[in-house]
Amino acid sequence: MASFKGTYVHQMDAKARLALPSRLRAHIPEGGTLTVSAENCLTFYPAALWGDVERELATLDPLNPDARDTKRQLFGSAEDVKFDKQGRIAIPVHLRDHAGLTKEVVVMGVGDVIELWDATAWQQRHDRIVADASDIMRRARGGVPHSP
Amino acid sequence: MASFKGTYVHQMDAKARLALPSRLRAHIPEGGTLTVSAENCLTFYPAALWGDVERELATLDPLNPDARDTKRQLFGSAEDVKFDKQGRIAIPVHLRDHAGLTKEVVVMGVGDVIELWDATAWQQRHDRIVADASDIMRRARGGVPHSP
DNA sequence: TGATTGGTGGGTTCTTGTGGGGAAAAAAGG
DNA sequence: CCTTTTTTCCCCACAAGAACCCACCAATCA
Repeated sequence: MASFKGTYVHQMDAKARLALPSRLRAHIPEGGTLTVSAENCLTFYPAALWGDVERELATLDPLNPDARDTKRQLFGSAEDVKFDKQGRIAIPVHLRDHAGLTKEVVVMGVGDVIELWDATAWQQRHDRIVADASDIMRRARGGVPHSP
Repeated sequence: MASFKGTYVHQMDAKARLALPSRLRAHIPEGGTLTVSAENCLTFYPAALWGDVERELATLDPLNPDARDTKRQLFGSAEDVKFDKQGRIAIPVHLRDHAGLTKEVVVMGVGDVIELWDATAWQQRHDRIVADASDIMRRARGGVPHSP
């Protein structure tokens, strides 16, 4: 199973279409599912991996109100996306809003998923990551919660 | 097995007709059953799944008053719905009232069911979910009851 | 340098959501 | 039991949006 790597800057056009880099697209000809991330960006799951997410959600207790809200949040903001003949995906409005996408979009391979960032938003986050790199990577292992 | 996802805002017309998004409708050409949810919204079960709900309810203890009320609530307000040739369903009055549907209706795919919300009611709930997202998702796993 | 691939833009067609009018069916009333 | 009223369903029509197709340009590679 090939993993996604690399950072690309692509233009989202007036019709909210975005071309994924062919390097990344090569692994996922059938498309996948796009949804919101915990940060202000979007996460693209290849079809196979989204199936895992669904199976996970299916184990939640339907009688638990919090479980229902969780499913609403995750399913409600997800959308299946396919590629057009030019290898582009159409980004739904509510997802565009969540990530604040305007024109310049950073497309990033992050292991088993692909993330979409607004270019300037990513720039700011990237600066922070670089500044605190050693701290961040140390905490990444421990799972220690941190304040934003 | 394809699951329902995505959030759509549709208009219910003066005849109480509501068009389901074609993306969702595609999976359920035969229609299904509409009934009240625990929250102030409506839940649409595809025909195949409603059978499971019935079997599930049948297993409830007839000596438990809460179980009896649950069956009254779900069976009593359930209605079979079919699509007209434009892909719309007619929403019965008592269901409309329960969810407070007026004109703007949020149609949401939530895994194996579809939920219908009044637009403003959903807006409020969504804000709450987003604000408490991490708490909600933690409790969703644990099954810990919570106070509204 | 010629050819091919990959990203971007624009035009055109088709689908889909929405509203309204009219026929058929069902319900209500005498 | 027949008539009247209401409801339900079907059809048509329009407009906004999505998907499709074609064309250009820039970069890469043989």
